[in-house]
Amino acid sequence: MKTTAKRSPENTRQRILDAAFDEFYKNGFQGGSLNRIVDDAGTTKGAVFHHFKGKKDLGYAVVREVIHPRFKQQWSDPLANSTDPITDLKRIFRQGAKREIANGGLVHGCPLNNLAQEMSPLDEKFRQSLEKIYVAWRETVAAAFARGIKAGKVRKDVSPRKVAAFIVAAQAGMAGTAKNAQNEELLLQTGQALFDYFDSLKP
Amino acid sequence: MKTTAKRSPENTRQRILDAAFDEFYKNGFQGGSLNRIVDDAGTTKGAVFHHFKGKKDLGYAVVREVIHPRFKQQWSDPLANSTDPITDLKRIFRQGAKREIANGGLVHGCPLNNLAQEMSPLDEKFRQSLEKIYVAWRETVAAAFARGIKAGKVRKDVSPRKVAAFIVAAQAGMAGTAKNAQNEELLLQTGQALFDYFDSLKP
DNA sequence: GTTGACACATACCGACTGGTCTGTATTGTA
DNA sequence: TACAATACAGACCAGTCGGTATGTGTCAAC
Repeated sequence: MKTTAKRSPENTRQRILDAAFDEFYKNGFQGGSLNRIVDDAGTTKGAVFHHFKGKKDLGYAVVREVIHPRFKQQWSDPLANSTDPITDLKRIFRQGAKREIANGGLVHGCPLNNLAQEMSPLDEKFRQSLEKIYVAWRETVAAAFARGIKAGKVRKDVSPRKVAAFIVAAQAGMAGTAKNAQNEELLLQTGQALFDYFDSLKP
Repeated sequence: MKTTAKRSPENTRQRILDAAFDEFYKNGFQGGSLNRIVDDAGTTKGAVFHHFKGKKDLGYAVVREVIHPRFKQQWSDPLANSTDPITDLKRIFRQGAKREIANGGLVHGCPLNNLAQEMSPLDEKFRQSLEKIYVAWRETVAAAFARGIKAGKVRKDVSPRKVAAFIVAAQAGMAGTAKNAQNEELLLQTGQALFDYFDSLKP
């Protein structure tokens, strides 16, 4: 407290970012409180406004520096070089569902989807930041399907872009409805239906 | 103002309800302001707190008395007696998409989904109120598929409940991603993929 | 040792929040 | 006509909000 605690701006900034992510994740951006973020990060308003221009700027940073990397790592990267998207997507979804259930994901839903639903109509920069992630995701899935077609693992008449857009939408919706139902079983049900859909894309 | 303006509690209550729906729809529940609701409804705090116990109570009433009936009318009722869910769902979705695009639906998304994403983790009564609507929707779709199977319009090996859960989730997700992309085209793309999925359920 | 840029900490601000309180006009009832 | 219940209106409240202004300790360069 008194002990100078060693200056380390990068560290401080990261702690603020992490606390902000958590706060926004649980309470939404509008409902999220800077005071609580400050407390959780163990710092003060001064530090926050030193590192960020304001609440919105902090929000953008959370999207860019916390949500996007996490998302990329968990959903995009595992599909990056896939030539059999149906098999790989199933695996990724199973892992994702397990992870969501294990952590509080079933309660609080998908951080990306939450923020998008709340903020995209209210703030254009928010919308654009979040849309970047969606676009990247769709492109990853579409590219994997394109390779899958070439590799003979996917029917030739499927449109990678359409299918990718649909899968991304479906997954967002599945996380959302499962969260509202607070029902693990529902997530599994929709998951099975999604897998049936995947199978219908096989040659 | 001075002119007595004729007391009519039902009318006042309804005006508050409508204004509240609009405010919550556009700004979320947490971001929604009672003062703005009061202004828009052309009434005062006194009236609001006379008819409702507080902000939350007003929120529940909006779900029960505004969102639920609207939803039922637009999405459930048209499917109530269907024996050919694939054909009818396509029609309903086309209409819904057209309506969404025509009004600001593409900008603000689905009122049900919005509130659910924001409030279900924060308030159990909210969650339950909203879940009722989802359950009703899923049951309507499932029942239609069950009839469709009997009528020979749907493959016999499809599980009505799973498919219904998936369709509901997919639609919520589609509205959400389209809203974030602010892209009518994307809604059509996912729509086509959804229709392809529907077709895969035909006998 | 001095200086100046950085990295905070703290006190504080006006705006706005949901909610309460009191007063008053209107209404149904007897 | 009397009276209570209802239906508001409007001032007001404590608390919280995001944001600012100012002060202070740290640290590297000179």
